[in-house]
Amino acid sequence: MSGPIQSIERAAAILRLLSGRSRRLGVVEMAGQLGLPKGTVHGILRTLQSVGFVEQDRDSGKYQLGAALLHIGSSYLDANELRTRALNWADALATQSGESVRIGTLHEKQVLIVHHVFRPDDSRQALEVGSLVPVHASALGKALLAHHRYLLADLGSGPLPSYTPATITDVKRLGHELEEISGRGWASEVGDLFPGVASIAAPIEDRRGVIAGAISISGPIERLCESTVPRGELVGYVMETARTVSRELGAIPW
Amino acid sequence: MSGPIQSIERAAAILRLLSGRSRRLGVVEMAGQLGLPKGTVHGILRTLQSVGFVEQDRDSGKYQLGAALLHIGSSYLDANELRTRALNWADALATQSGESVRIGTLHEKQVLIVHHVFRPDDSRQALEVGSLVPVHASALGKALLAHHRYLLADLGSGPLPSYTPATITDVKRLGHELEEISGRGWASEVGDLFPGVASIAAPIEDRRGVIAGAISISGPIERLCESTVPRGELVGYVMETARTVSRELGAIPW
DNA sequence: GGAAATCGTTCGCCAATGTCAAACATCGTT
DNA sequence: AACGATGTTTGACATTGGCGAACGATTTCC
Repeated sequence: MSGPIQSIERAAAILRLLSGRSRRLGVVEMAGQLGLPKGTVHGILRTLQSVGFVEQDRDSGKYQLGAALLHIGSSYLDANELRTRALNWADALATQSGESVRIGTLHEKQVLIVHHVFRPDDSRQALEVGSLVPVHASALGKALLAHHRYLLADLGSGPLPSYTPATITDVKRLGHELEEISGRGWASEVGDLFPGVASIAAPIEDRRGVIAGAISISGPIERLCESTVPRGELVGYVMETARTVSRELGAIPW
Repeated sequence: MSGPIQSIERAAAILRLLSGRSRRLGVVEMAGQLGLPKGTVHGILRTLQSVGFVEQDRDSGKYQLGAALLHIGSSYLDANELRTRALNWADALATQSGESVRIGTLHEKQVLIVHHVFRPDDSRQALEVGSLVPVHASALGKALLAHHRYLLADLGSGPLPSYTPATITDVKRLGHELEEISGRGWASEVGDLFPGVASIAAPIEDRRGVIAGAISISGPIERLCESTVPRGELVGYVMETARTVSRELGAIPW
């Protein structure tokens, strides 16, 4: 045995399908998308159901993700060293800046949010842990890309998806900004993803010197920026926190 | 093919192992616990790693859960009808009661938290979505058990695990309380799980008339109880919300 | 400091295992 | 009432993945 195990790969593909756009899918639908006979897909689904990774809607017969995955998935957070080490500092940064804080890692050419602290004051906000945000339209993403430049090529040659008029859609222009970012050590985004909201992010370094993640603050442009430039004071907070977490991870021994 | 697929079952067992107490496990360790040859376990791990469900620590060689699971796991929340339907009402209940709100479902003889609203006013609290709480020491658990009485037998015959001096450890006594609960339609817990904190819960009914989940509020005993009895006003809020959500799920057509 | 134990990893043979296509059952629709 | 679509089951085939032993690299223990 040398290659990966076929049935497990297929099971994973099914789970990934179910975690995509459409929450619920039928057997033939998945079989079609995966190019597999429906009997095969059904066998895998039956197994996934027996272990609780998938549930079947009794009325429609369609399948959806199972509860066991929620628990397993959130267990990942405990094992994630970046997150556990950064917990307290993220809180402190939220208090200091008065804005919401996010920590993210690269995952499949996107940014996976592994921690999220709400803005201190008020207001009910949706928890974003576990969600994916685009690399090219977020401060977190740019901070990460700047130190994993090889990924830029994987984003394709065509224009990048646009979310607001301010989104950078040109790969070349993004490349230039990444250059700047890696030079100065922080990234920002002003209305690139959601109109009216800005973010400031800084990369977090690993024990091995690799950029393992990034931390950011987000809020209304008026609060984060002086006209359209991020306030130096806030940039300082973010960078300082990132450096502290990096040290906590063993990146900077001195 | 009739039975479930072996390799997928084993892969699931490995993932469940990794989501348990010890975040990081080695190949032989897992092989021992599963009673499988280590070569076999390694093959499965290699596959799980290639699909991002598992990551390997470079230094120690041990394995831990992968980032892909966080995203998939949190996608479950979107597919969960109970949670999506209850979102707004949970917020309202938090505002109304001034306490933190939780929504849970039965999962493997425990209560899986699928939604968590922080207490409105203040104070940083840890998000508990995805975590499991014991059925016999939580209001959510009791509310659910009361309508799935058959589960009581599965809890074993010996004394139940104790978390505080107030925890109900006797299965028989728990049975009696469940009787009461199913009669009056709400459950409570006063310092059973954490000293000084109490909860009040009510069951949520399904379209098919099955109890699909429960909703609760939690807070300091002094705020939730009159001496040791839950305040009638708060009980009312919780029950009313549970009924509203049940109606939203299609349980009560009138 | 050397030997032995332990770890993660690889290999090749064998057959148990999972795959596939076709038949079945159960819907809802025409 | 016949059709088409779905999810489900079946059985034969050979591919696939399981097993146990051997490898190389660490670490532990005398």
